[in-house]
Amino acid sequence: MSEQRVAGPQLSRGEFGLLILGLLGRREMYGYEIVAEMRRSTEGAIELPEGTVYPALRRLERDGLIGGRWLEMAGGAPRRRYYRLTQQGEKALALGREDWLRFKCAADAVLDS
Amino acid sequence: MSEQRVAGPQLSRGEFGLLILGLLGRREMYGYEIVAEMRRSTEGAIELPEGTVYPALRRLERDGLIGGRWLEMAGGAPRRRYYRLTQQGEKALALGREDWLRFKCAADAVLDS
DNA sequence: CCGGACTACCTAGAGTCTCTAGGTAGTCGC
DNA sequence: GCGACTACCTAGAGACTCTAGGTAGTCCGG
Repeated sequence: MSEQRVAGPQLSRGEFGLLILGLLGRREMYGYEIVAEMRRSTEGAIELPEGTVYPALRRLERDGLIGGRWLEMAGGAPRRRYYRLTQQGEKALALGREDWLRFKCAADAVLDS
Repeated sequence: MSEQRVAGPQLSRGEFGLLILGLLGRREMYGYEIVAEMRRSTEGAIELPEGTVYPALRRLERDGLIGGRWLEMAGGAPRRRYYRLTQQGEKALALGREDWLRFKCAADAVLDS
């Protein structure tokens, strides 16, 4: 059982995957909601385009970190695909938080001076 | 005079470019030294391979953020290409620091909970 | 009733960046 | 001679982001 990370050990790529996991760690959400919640949660600082989110969700699901299910909406509203963390996803999120902490301190050390 | 950033507005890519600018903001350095100094400065948390650093330096120079010059070493030691920030590079570093701060807070807001 | 705005999903393709895995070339110590 | 070290470099694979679209339905105003 290898430790599964969202990004490389250095967070240089795939950070957004980790941020999406972060949101899904709070509650089940669907793609369009993630876009809005990311904007709201970060006060507009992080603005994920849909063209970033949907492919990212597919990757995360493909890698077994999240699971999705379709929900039909009442009143002819568009159906939604809700995602939640899998057990693997929970672990990946925990690891990702550690990586983020490490990376953050390291980058601060380089940029603060 | 448009504001020139190292990465996109969201730091999703090109973070390493910013970190390299951060080091060069301290003093003139050459590529091989940057690898070592990044490792030292971050206590091993950020390990840039040479294959990442040299192309990044070329990009930064191409974009006018840093300037390089060759220095012949005494005693037949390999010559070094020393880089320092240009004026544009100074501005980009200042902007990058702001971006980093914003991004850091935003990511913390998403990941802390 | 038409146009615009909104919810929700999706994709292709271009552009970028990182990293692996090499290569060159010289010095030094054993 | 061989390995380790300093320094530089590159090609190519792989990964991710984002632009610019598209589908399809609802709802509202004029």
